[in-house]
Amino acid sequence: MDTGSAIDLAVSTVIFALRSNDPLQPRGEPTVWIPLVRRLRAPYDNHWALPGGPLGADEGPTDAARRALQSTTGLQPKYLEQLYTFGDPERSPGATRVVSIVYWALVGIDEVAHAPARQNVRWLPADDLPTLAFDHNLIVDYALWRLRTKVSHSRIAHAFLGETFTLADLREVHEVVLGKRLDPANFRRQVLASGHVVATGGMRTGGRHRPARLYRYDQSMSMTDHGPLGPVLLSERNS
Amino acid sequence: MDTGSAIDLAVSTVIFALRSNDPLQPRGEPTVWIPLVRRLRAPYDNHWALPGGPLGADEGPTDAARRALQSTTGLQPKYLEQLYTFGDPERSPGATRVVSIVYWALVGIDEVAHAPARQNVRWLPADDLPTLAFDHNLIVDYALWRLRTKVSHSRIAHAFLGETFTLADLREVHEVVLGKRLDPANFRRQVLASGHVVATGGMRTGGRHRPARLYRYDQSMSMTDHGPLGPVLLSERNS
DNA sequence: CCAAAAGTGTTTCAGCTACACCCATGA
DNA sequence: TCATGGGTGTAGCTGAAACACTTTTGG
Repeated sequence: MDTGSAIDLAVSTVIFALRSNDPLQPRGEPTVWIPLVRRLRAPYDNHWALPGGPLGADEGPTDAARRALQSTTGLQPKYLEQLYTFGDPERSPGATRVVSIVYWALVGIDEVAHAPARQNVRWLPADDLPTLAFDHNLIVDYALWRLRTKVSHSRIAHAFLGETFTLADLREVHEVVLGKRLDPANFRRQVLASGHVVATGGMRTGGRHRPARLYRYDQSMSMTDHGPLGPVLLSERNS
Repeated sequence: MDTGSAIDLAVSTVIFALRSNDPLQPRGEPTVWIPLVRRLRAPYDNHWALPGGPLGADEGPTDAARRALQSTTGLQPKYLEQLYTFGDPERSPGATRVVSIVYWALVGIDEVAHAPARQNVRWLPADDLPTLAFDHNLIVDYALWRLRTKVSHSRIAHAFLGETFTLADLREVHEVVLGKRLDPANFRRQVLASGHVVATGGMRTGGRHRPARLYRYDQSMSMTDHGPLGPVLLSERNS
């Protein structure tokens, strides 16, 4: 029974990446940034909004989220997970009612630098945004909260990094996301004890100090969370 | 731009309650049960399915979930939270494509007993279900997993109980949900230390043993999780 | 040699587990 | 008085936090 509902169904994605605050100094303290797209029509004409669009007729929501990510950043997500579905009638005032299935994603720091700049897309710091379209400020805040809780008791922080990384890199990701300093010695022990990370044998030299061992993530699981469907969450469930 | 999408949007609810296995012996070991409704049309004619229905044009998803709960059990939920949105194109084979926003809920054990029996509604044990309609077995399994993880590191178990309860009652809920025995002494200390529970001053006598103190939940927060919207999650976030 | 970060060792403390023990009631 | 569960006390283990200390590089 198709009721011919008057409700539009859309998918949006909150995309997180780490970027240095000062573009002239790529080695500076990074913070969390997200890409937004400029709206070109009412309501909220000219406001920034989360990337997304209507759910295609033969497309799953996860595919739609990945498509939104691709079209705004040109990147593949290192991590992708459904966040929440927003459907209150009042959330799109004056317009057709829209129910949004929202995802959140992580992309690697080095890939962002090489991605081509897109028209009407701008990266902004996630914790200091202007007023966005619709309820998107609320959505970003919720996604940020989810990112922080997930980083604190799961092991996804490496999704912000490239293929290999030092433990100092990984610790910096945690520090930036959680907003506090972590003891290098204890952080090292916890990460190594978790077994999620494997030494490559390589070293990173160049600092005026002892070289650091390089690690890579133990890729026994892909980094897309298919929710209750895929095998990924199954391994998440057991952890 | 209303695309006049051909996708139906529905809301379903996984409703959990504790029931004794043996209806003749209400004091027996309870287990987790859920109410299901019998489908009266294809596809999956005559199969059991989660209660729910299409999202009303002027109705928020949470209201729709509460409505599904009301119409099948006649009850108010003690706890209600969005679970996940299922939208893969293949999940309703041969029928109009349906995207389902699924909620999960807890209702009190004593209220269920007094609720009127409804036509085409039956309570079944959650961990031993027959083949349900659509992907509803998967959804129930996911909701069960979420219930267990939430019970282990949040304080919602009391939502299965009535207004007042003994710590043994509360411990039994944990034991049934988690499927393992808990040390009474340690459980008591952890619950009391959490501060979420307050002694009423009353006692429950009648057992052939020392009377037990009665407690009630510290109602500083309502037990509906409005996701990122309401004040509830804010307090949840800080815990 | 010095500064700085990598990496190791060790003490301390909080929280949880296990379990011994006493208390109050019904039969 | 005995069986039963309510309720308290406490020793021991484990893991995290804090921090002293050694190692290895660049300048």
